[in-house]
Amino acid sequence: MRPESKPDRQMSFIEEARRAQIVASAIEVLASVGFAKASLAAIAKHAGISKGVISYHFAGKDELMEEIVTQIYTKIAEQVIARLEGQDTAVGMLRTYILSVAEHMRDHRTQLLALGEIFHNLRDAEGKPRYGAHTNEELYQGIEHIYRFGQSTGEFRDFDLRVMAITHSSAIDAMFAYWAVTPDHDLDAHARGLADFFERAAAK
Amino acid sequence: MRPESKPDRQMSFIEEARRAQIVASAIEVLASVGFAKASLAAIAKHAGISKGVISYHFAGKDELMEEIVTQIYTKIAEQVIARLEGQDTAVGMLRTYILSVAEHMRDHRTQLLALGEIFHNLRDAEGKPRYGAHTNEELYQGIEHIYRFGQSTGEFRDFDLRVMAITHSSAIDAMFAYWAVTPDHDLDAHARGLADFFERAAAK
Amino acid sequence: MRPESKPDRQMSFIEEARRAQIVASAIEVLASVGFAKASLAAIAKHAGISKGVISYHFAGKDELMEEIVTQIYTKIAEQVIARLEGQDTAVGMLRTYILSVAEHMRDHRTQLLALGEIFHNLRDAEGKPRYGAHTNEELYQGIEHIYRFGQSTGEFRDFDLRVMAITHSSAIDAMFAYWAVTPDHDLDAHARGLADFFERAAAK
Amino acid sequence: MRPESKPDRQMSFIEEARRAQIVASAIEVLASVGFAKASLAAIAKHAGISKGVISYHFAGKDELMEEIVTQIYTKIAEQVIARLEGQDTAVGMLRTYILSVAEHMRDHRTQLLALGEIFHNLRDAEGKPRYGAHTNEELYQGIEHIYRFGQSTGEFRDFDLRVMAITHSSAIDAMFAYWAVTPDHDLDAHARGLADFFERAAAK
DNA sequence: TATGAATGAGTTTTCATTCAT
DNA sequence: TATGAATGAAAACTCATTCAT
Repeated sequence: MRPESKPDRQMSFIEEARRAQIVASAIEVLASVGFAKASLAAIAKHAGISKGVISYHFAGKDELMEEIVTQIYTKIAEQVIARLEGQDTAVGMLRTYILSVAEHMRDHRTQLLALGEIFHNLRDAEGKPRYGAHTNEELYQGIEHIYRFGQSTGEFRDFDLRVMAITHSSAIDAMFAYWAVTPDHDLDAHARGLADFFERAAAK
Repeated sequence: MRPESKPDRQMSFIEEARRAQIVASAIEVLASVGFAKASLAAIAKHAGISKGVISYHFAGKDELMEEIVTQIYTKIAEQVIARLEGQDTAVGMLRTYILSVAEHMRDHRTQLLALGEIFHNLRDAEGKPRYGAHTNEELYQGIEHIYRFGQSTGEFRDFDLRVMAITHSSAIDAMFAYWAVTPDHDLDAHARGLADFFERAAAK
Repeated sequence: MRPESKPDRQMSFIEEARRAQIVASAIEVLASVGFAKASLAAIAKHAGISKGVISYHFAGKDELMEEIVTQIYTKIAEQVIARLEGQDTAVGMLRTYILSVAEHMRDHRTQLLALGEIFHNLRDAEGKPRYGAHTNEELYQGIEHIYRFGQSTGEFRDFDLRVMAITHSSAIDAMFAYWAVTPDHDLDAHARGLADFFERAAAK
Repeated sequence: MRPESKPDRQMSFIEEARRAQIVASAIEVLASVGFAKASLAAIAKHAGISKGVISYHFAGKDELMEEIVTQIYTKIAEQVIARLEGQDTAVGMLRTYILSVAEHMRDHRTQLLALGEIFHNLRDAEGKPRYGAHTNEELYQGIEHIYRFGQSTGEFRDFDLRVMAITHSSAIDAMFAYWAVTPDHDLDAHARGLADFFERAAAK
């Protein structure tokens, strides 16, 4: 899930701290004003540093954005994978996956908002989306793994794994997006509702 | 779902034609180079007209974008509503909704790509997303209407209608997004898979 | 001698006038502060226009610079070629060439200073010089033509034409460069001295 | 020809070594990417040191550039002067001068490329060229010395010494510039050709 | 001495918008 | 109505230089 990062040259403590500070500032700016207005100037101002510092620590805006994605993504994956340990049924994995992602969302709203901004907006040099269905392969395969396991144990019926993975993934994203603009929305209830949907839809 | 349009002052035939020409050009540019590179200059060049014309016929870039959304959205709604006529079971409506949207996608790929670009990128003056969960109310209510009907007839079990509507809507969007970057993907099979999914998820 | 120019799309009178104004301003700025400080901002300010105007009329700084080269070069070539008409001996051509270039220098000091700046400084995207020995081929061949004619008529002895062309060309450039920083220098006498030099160097 | 250097305060061995290392790195960078891209960062990276070191050892980029010029120029002069010893005719001196410079060029291509970059690009604070005809006085006088000697011995006819010196100097520079971009060019033949030109042009 | 970090001015370029014709 | 021209703000990025450690 590591979308290409810096060649792991050794970084000093200060360097790491600055990069972390810049990443944190960028996340906050992205979440509050959106990608298009998250200029390096805005990020620097929010962090209380000069524009040049960002250029000094990151090769360019793209590297900064990709670093943010990597960091946020890694954290989600870590949490979900940790929760998944100990589950031995496909249904259990399925519910745990959804509930633990929702839990993570509740605690990292700003990060996920920023992640969404980057996912929807970052483009490569030719104007093609940097992220999107084509970079979700690893994610889809992870989800498919759970459903395939369920099919192999007989818990689940036969269905197209990719369709299920896409639906699963998008349902979670939509849950977050809705909650993000409707803070009163009951995120946990939503997650339980989703878990029911997928459990029933997959069941024999 | 009419996201605010021009005050309905009478428009001349020429005016309408020009606006339609500009909208068509904008859709093609958005679909091919993405929102960020879809400058008025690019749209004008693609249409073979001067930049000034766009400013003359639209209050600004935002109005143009909103006009595009209105037009595309209206067409989808018309087609889906037409197909829905004659269905008298919730399951029938559900399946028809999904299959007819997929059919529309197959025939209007460019328009939907453009729609997605605008949805993900357009911001208001303060930087808040112009579209998103908060502008989908009408859409959600339409979907909820079907599921509520199913619950009232006893076809469907009891579940949270809003959660279902959000999931239903996102599943369709994700189907399109995946197909858009994976043209070999079997859109109709995907749609049938989704129909099965929601039928089972909602069933008693 | 036309080092690549705009595709000859039709230009309006105003467009031509603006481009000419910008070119003239750029020449003056180049001549007075040198290439490195001849920023678009400086050129615009000198012309009393906004920076954007330059971007509007030229694809980029490089196109502006190449347009300048083209214009200046074309004028010199026209004058020299006109003077060369009517000469029927190699010695006559040789002397006329040198004297008419010197005459042009006297009347177009600023332009030639600007030309020198661009020749010495303009680089392509990879950092290689845009002009230099490798783009002088046409110039060298023109000069060689005269000397070859002299060898064929028996006016001149046998020598390497390319070496002569390089020397001839550089001697003229150096005459200008010296005069440019030493305005009291007698340009015409220098030109006559050069003419004597090459006549004797080539003579049997 | 010593274009102003550091006040001759005593330098430690280490200091000298560092300066030499920096100068060597700068020459290579200048020759390979050109003046405009020869940033202190690039020079430091090429040398494997930090940017700060350069600032520490040189008052600024300009002093570094001038130091490079001094070093390269000094070496050429030493070689030419050494070769000139033992020549007792003006013609001999003339030919030796040209041939020994060409010989030096063959062995020090990188240095001379760097020298050319600096000559053409370095500017003082007001934007005026740091080098050029106005700083060549010492060079011109050295060359004039030879030709004046030839005139006094009767080997050479009467001509303007300055014109001859300028031409002589530029012919050598042009020989190098041509060879630099046309490595197959026969440098020695070119030098002999030049020597013939100057011998004949100066002869009675 | 040497370093990495930071600065801020300066670069080119893009763009939505305005306006006179 | 339509156009080409002009604007000026904002963008990302580069760079020589300074400075605390």
